[in-house]
Amino acid sequence: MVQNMAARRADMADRLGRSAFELFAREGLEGANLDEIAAHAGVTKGSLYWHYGSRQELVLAACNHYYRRWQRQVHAVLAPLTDPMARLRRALDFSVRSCVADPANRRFTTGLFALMQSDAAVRSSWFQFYDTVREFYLGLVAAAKAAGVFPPGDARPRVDLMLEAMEGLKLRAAFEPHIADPDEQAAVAAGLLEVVVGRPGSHTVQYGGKPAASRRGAKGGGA
Amino acid sequence: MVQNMAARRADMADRLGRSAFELFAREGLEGANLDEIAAHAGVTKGSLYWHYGSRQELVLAACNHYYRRWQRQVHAVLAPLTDPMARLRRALDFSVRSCVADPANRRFTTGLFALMQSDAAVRSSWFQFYDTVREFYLGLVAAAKAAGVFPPGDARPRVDLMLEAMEGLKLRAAFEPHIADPDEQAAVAAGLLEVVVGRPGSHTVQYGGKPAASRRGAKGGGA
DNA sequence: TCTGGACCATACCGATCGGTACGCGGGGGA
DNA sequence: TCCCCCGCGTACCGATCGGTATGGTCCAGA
Repeated sequence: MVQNMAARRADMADRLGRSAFELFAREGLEGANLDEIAAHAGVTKGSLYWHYGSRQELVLAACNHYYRRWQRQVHAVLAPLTDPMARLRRALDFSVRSCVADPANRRFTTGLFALMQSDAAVRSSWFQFYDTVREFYLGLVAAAKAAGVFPPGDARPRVDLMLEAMEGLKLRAAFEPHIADPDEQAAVAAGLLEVVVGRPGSHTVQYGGKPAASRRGAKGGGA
Repeated sequence: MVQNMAARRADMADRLGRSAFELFAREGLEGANLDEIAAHAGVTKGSLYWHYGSRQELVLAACNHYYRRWQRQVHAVLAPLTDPMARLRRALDFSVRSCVADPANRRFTTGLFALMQSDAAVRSSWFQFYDTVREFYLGLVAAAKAAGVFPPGDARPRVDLMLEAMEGLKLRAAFEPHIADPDEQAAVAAGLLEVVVGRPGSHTVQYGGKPAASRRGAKGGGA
């Protein structure tokens, strides 16, 4: 019974964190207030301030919810795949789609980046998440390398560059919505793959029979 | 005298726009209020609402100030250079430095990106600026191409990718400040240059003291 | 000199919102 | 059965801030 109480307590705290994330993602970090967050979780502000001491704590809880959701989603997306290069492609496709075709994701993360500039707690929270994402992609690249793909040089700056481009892509998707078109998404994902593992043909690659329907490969400039 | 009045009017409007940009860059778009913006310009809110009809108009004025300032700065930085490749390198260095070593720049732009998600006027304003920046870099790449550098494929997606990485770099600099170190800045700029014009040695290049083995010879750019 | 309007200061309003004080019900332990 | 405290609701406070109403001042033109 005592663990039942503890479970109910943790459950409500989690519900409040999820509610905060959903409303922050829908109305922005500055747009959603604590009353509607509590109402969206089925309680009132009294309960909210019982579980969280301040608004900032709730923001960090929403961040943790976002991080865990990302890990669950990317794990679910990669679960049925075993080929390292296919897993890398799929991960990039998923990330690109999340960035360009999910306005809620954009609203939440852009609000976080704005808050991050003057909030050290949010900064370090996001930094830990970014580090896990980077290590995740480094693992994918290492697996691809072990499977016969040989990207030149060190993988870490390439993954960093790819992740920077991914975040910049998320920003650009806000004012150039045409990059959410499926073919544009594929082209962008191909470009990011190229950033990570190098240009196809410039070194030994083995990945899939898919001829990469990217217009980037048109190469009509010289010939 | 009538143009004197008009000049004074435009001058005060510009002072207010500049004051808004400075305080938005110092305290964030949500952190600065209209009273201190007016006080920083030497007037009060009554004058502010005479020149601008709402807070959003003032934000757009601050944006225009930011855009013009960027163009002035980049023009001043590139003015003494004539070699196309050196101009491209210098532009990238300047942009990277602005992104990673200028917290005020980061605060302003991140606030803009957050606001952009729910403000169409800010979106289109930034889109126009982004387009001018893209065309500017496309011009630099075209000049380099005419001078003997042959990046593979179309330059436009490469410039887009570079600008996306630049914005992502700005975000990352907030929570990984070590990339503001001079050597890291140089490495990042080199990576962005590689994104735009390709890897040195993988095609014909002529820039600064790095004599690449030209395999395909001088194949005149557009001719 | 008179007048009107541009320009700006002052004072104020009202809505919003984070945070707090306090009361209450209900479940678990003695 | 009694009591205690956890979890939560209700009501409220106070500060902030965008926006407005109003009046004053100075200059240009008639």
